Amino acid sequence: MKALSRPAEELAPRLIGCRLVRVLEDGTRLSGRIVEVEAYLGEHDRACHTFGGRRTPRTEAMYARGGLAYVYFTYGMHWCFNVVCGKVGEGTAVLVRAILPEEGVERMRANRGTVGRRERAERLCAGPARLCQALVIDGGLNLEDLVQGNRLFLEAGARVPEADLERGARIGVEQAGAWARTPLRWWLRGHPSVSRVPRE
DNA sequence: ATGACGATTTACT
DNA sequence: GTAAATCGTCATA
Repeated sequence: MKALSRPAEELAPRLIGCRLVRVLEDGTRLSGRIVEVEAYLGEHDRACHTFGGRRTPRTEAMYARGGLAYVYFTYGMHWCFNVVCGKVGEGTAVLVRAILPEEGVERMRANRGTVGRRERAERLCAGPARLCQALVIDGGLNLEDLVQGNRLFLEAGARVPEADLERGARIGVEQAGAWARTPLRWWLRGHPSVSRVPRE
């Protein structure tokens, strides 16, 4: 996996189809195919954590070099995982919103606390916080090197034809005015692991 | 020190 | 469809 330093708008659609791999302390391998992402463009993007050049302990990771992880905590209970991209200091990243689980499905169910409920595999990682819960991604993986690292990394996947992608507004950024409507979300058309599908 | 607010999820009416 | 959960982060003072 190289070329993670490209602009977020370019990287985001290319990440779809890539495999995200998490290796736990005990060696267990959890993985899945990325099916949904969102691009956050930096200081001019009102919906972005680095809007206005905001530099705080939390956002510092977004200014790092492409290919590192930006993991942040929100709503008092959820973690979200991003791939930092662009040039150093740009403050851009791609939020990974959903993956199709491949390896370690039972362990993911356990992590999600849905063993008894038998939550269907396709929905275990259908959402940015679900994905982090299932893969045990938390602040300890902030700034992890997604290319050289061995706890959390990306693997190239089969090319996904542009025609198989859909594009639309990002989720949960209603307060961002025009930026809320800018189509910076990409997902695999009709895929069962996508977090939400827009109404007709 | 304080208060408002989340790049969400879940349960419930 | 609506509401609650839950607390770190950040702006303000």
